Amino acid sequence: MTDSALVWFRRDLRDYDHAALYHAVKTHARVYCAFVFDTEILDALECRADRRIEFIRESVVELDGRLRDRGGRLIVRHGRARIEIPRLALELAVSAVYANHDYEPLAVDRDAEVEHHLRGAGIEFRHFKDQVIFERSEVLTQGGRPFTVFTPYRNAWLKKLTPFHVQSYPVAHYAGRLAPPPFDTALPSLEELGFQRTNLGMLALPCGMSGARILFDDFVERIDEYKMRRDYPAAKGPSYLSVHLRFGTISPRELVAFAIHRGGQGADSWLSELIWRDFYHMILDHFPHVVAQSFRPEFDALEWEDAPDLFAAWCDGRTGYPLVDAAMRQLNQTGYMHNRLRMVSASFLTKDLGIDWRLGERYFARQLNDYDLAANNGGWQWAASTGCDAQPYFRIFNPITQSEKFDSAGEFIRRYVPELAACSAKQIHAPWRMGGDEQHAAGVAIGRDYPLPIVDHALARGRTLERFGRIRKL
DNA sequence: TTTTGAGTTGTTCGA
DNA sequence: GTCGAACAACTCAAA
Repeated sequence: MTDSALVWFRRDLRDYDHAALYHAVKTHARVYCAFVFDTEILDALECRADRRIEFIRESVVELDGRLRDRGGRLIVRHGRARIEIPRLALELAVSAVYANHDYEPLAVDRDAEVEHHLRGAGIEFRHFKDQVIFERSEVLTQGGRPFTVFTPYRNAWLKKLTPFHVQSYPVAHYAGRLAPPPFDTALPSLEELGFQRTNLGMLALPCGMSGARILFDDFVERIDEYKMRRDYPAAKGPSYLSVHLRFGTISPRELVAFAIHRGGQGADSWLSELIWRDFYHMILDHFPHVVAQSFRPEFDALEWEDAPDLFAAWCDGRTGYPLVDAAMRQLNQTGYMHNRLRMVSASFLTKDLGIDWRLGERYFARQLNDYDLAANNGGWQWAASTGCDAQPYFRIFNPITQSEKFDSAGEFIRRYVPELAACSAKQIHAPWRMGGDEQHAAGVAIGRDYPLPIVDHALARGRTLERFGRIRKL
């Protein structure tokens, strides 16, 4: 065991409970670590001020520090990963490259090419399950097919789970194995990567493994209230760990193990959310067509509206529906949107404005710090009724009812739509219903200081039922 | 093969 | 205001 290996970090920016790193140090005498700021991904980003690049960079800095503490270093490259990784592997004369599975179609294609290059040079490419508990075909129906409905999938997932599946990969083997590269390596600055600073530092979003730890420790104190609070955007209900799960700065096994061990309604409800994560990754893996098309092909025939002005109003948070606007402004200002509001705003775009879910999905992909293709796509198709939902005809949200139910005091709305701050809790959900005197008292003129609703919900609902009715008769 | 129960997060209507 | 049923009406997964 004198040979060396390279561990390629991607969406797993941590130095503990890491499948690829564990297997590498167990097998090889010398282990190098690398991360590539992939220009294929970076160049496709529309905005040069992107919170995620900053988040990744901060997390990479911390990861490098932790690896140094263990005798290693993180080699950071800026270029095309397809080229950089095989090149680095040759330069370091390793016998194998280790990485964790990535299920996104572009990543699958990239990894296949990297593997091909490496094989040609006599270098092995070994990859492991890491970011989910069960992947690919590990959880199947009795008929041997992938589940397409969540609840039976969840039941089968829970039935299959053993302590073994959430066991942490130990770090004991690291000792003396991690090695710095035999050349100088420096971390590119944000500017060198071609990006500008964002407001990330101003947001309460701690980065890296240490940031994940802070959020997790805080959530542990609140988890018993999770089920109760999770639907109310003004409350501190969620774990806020999505971005850390996205970039692997926390271990999914650790979270699942904790939820199981903790038990109770809060932890069970949160565990379900973690199972949704596995579910949508499995769906993407088995049905990659969902990236560009409806999960159910018959819904590709839906005739969506071409309405760029309405779409722009939705993006900017000026639809005239306060909860929708508050949600979109939260997204634009912070890169985060509460889960309940993701459903409300997605339902509004697809069912009230009749706009193709793909446009909304793309906008979320641009804005969300925790953007994950599998989960975002699954969520949008669910909201648009084109996806894995057993009861799609039930899903037309009433933006006013949702507002009254989940932000009854208007607390969340006031936070992001200050124009309406002085409206009463009763009127804030549909401010256009205020009379002239009431508007005057609230210090807002609807139609001037805050927009009138851009569509009538009742009419839009009718149009949506017709839109879906048309394809049913085909 | 046929049957049966159930389906993340809803809305509306009428008593 | 509250409650239950109906709703636009179907598919999945297991028995």
